[in-house]
Amino acid sequence: MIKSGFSQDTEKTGDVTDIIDPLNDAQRAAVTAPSQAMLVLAGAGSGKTRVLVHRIAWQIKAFGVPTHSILAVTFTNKAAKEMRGRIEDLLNISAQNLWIGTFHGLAHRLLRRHAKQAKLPETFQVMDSSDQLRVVKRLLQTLNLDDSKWPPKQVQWYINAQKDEGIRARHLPESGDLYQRQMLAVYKAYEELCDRSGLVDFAELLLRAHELLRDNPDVLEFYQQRFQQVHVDEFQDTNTIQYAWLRLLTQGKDNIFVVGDDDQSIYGWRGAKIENIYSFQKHYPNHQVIKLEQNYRSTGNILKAANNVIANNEGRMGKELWTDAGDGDLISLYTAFNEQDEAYFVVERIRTWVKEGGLRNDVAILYRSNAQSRQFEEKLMATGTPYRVYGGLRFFDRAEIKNALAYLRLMANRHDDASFERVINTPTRGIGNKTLEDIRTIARDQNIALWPAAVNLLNQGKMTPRAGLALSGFLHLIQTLDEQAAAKEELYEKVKLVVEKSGLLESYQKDKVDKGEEKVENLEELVNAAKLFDFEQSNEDNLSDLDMFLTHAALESGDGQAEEFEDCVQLMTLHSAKGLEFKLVFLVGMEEGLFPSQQSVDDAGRLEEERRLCYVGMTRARQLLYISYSESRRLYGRESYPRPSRFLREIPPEHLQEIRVRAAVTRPVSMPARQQSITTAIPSKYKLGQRVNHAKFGEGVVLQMEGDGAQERVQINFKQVGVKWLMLSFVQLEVL
DNA sequence: GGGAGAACATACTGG
DNA sequence: ATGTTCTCCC
Repeated sequence: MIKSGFSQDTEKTGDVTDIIDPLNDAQRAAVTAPSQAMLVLAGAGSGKTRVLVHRIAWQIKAFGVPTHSILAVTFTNKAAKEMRGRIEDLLNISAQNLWIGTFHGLAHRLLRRHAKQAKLPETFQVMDSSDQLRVVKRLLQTLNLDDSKWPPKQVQWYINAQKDEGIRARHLPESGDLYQRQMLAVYKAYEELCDRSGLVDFAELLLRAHELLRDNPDVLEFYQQRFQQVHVDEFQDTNTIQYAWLRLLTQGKDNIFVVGDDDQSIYGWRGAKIENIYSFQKHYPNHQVIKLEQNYRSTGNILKAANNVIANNEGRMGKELWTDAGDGDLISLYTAFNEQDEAYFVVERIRTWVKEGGLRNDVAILYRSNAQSRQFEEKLMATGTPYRVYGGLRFFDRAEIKNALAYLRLMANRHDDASFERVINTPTRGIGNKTLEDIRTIARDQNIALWPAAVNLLNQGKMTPRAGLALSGFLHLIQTLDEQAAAKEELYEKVKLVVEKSGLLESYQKDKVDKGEEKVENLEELVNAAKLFDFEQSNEDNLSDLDMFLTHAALESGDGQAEEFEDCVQLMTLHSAKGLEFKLVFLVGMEEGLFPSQQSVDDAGRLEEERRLCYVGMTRARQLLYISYSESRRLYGRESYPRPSRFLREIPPEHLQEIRVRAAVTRPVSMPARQQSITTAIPSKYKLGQRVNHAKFGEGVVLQMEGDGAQERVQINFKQVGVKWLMLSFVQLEVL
């Protein structure tokens, strides 16, 4: 028997062959290691999740560790869900009692359970970042700060950055330059406002959960004893406060099992510290390190190319992925004329893939930023190819949904100023700026929340009859909704009540211009979501259905589109692709300024993070990887002619094949072809300014030309149909 | 006080 | 290019 530090509640150790047999040596060593600090350095596709899942299953089955004694932390809800599912499948049990969740989700759970010790009102509500931004904007106005000099986004970023490091306003020095003093003042005011309103932002969840454990020895001890093993996924992406939280929980027992890959750390911009991996080795001197380097996902070509790219980073812990699968196909590189052409190419390839029997679910289009998805969506839609966009505007982020939720929140907590501001005049009910300003003044002067301030204003009796009536109407509406909702048994009935009686539904039904119909549908979908909402997950916390639902909305903003079961192409950012894999991957927009992004090119550290992102993207592909960039791109309303991404040059040519038929076949990737073609003489029968006639478009004037041979194109300004690019090999033009 | 259109700012990633 | 705030007029 392998010696273990687990306490054994039971002698019945089950059959563990299912758990052990499918593993390779390194994986098995990690899974069966004794309970001590463990650092598993797992390269992309090396079976990271598998190790975690089997490790947890191993403890349950081999040692009878009760499920409620196991904690597993992930970064995304998707990862948490998947892990839970896989454990259930492997053990054929219900893993309901397992504490598996995101840092934010688990922190929230702790805070709900121990609201009092965390110095929070029982009714506290979670704000997402757009809520937070609104609050900051409001605050800057109150403090009379010019928001061109103090951009709200920057203030928000400052506050979150402090919290990520565990720094409260009171920890910051009063002295300092104007910028620091001002930021400190805002931070202080922000803390006060949140405390008064019972609002908690994302960073606050983590910070406060840490403080809860740190300052309440009884609470800390309870959880230290409860959790026999703490598992952490994507450890390289933990920030300072998350790591501090983990250390508190595992203090003295060193029962921490972390899995990570320094080459896949891509969240530095929200406070993640790769250094935590190095610190781990110092803080847990008796730790064991296991490296997983065998890749089971990608072909040799993809893997070698990715290895070469990431090798350009400095200070890596050193890992070289290998595979015993064959080399597979070369990576394909496509150079597009413009973003339209790029999208066209990608979609055509996908259609071919599907025609040849491939599944759309196995295909992903990965891009650096969400804004890039549109081109692809349009082309996919035009060809009737089902697709699904991850990220972007998600269900619970939609304005109409947030409005409805704000009603529910205000009903649950009258002191929620953010929600109060949101719905007081939504839909419009005759409460204008004047009234709102008066309420804010009272709130500020008496240091109370907006709701009681509104009550006070009304009681003063100084309002005009019309305004007074509107305000009391609103207060009564909330009061009545609250009472009626309390009488309803089911959650969805409460949601339905609010949607229908708040006036939201009615106002959207009337709205014909601004996608009112879609908003009505979304509100109906919200009621539906409430009906389907699964309460089991957090049943052991004595939360009301409504609180759970609201939390769910804040913490998991939901997917943008439904129809998960349909076979469809996946579109997402590189960030959200982490942890996933696809047979066919398109890595698009590989251009300087886009990827790596403009903001990162001057900073060595950020550039390395971009490179890791590129590494993450490439290693998503199992069989086929297509990389594309465009020679011209319309971005933010301006045409630009970007150079190919530097990362392309880091891929050894022997793993690449160029798809586009070009005049200069061996043109090095680093040479911007576009600039050449505009400056060189054009060997063509058309000249700039030449008047031509087209069978369909009529008469026009040649504006620009580029490419040669089969790739030659001209831009023509037609009298009737405007400016168009035409491929000369496809059209017949008559010279006039 | 409400609504429409102009002027204006802002453009990366996410729990 | 797009979303948000501002301004004007009823």
